[in-house]
This record gives sequence, C-alpha cells and structure tokens, in this order.
Amino acid sequence: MAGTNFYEKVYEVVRQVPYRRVTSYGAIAEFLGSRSSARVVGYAMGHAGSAMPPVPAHRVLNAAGMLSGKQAFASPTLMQELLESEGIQIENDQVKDFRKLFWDPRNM
DNA sequence: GCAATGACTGGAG
DNA sequence: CCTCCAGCCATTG
Repeated sequence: MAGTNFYEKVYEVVRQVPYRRVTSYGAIAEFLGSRSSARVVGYAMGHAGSAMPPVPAHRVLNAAGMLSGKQAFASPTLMQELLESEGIQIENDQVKDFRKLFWDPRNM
C-alpha cells in the first residue's frame, strides 16, 4: 500500500518547499528523524506521481543539487524545465547556487 | 519472514 | 577530479 505514514510525511514536507526553493533527500530524511533513510525518501518520491495532492518532486534533489530523479518524470527534461520555470538555473543537470536556493524543512 | 531494491550519502582509493 | 565501496532503512516480491 502506497499510503503509509512515512510516505505521507515525506510528501507533506516536500509540499512545504516554498516556490523557487529546493531541498535534498537527506534533509527531508533528517527532518523525519533519520538522515540515513534518505534512500527511502527517494523511494517514496518514486510514488509521488500517485500522491494526492500532487507533490512538487522536482524541488527535491540529492546532496549535490543534481537532478538525480529526472528519469522518474514523464520526460527526462521535465524536471529541469519545471525548475527553470520557477527561476532556478540548471547547468549540466545540476542546480546553480544550490546552497542559496536550498531550503531546510526545519527552517520553516 | 528472508532477500532484493533504490530519485542517497559520505568516506576511501 | 573521478570512481568504487559500504552503511542505512522502508517497501515490495
């Protein structure tokens, strides 16, 4: 069942990511209690397409600010386009000024 | 219930 | 600078 509490938590955190901001799997995992569960966060993101309401998964990147999950989108370029649509600059599948655009769930 | 998997991470080579 | 390895943890078969 893709409706577990953990998934819900992950989706909830991702939905709280402000416009024109990004975060990382590790940050979300850490916010949920275990930084080591970053992989699970990514796994949950894979099901984000079925999540309701929809989750801005394109704002979730790895620790390096790289679009590691772009393949999971309808189109491999969709993630980058969505981010650029928000005013975020991407270069070589990597977010520029990632540190500046980075948003920590605890900082809300 | 055990074994495999993954949109990760940090450290070592 | 780039590549490889081992840890970690919820979900799935």
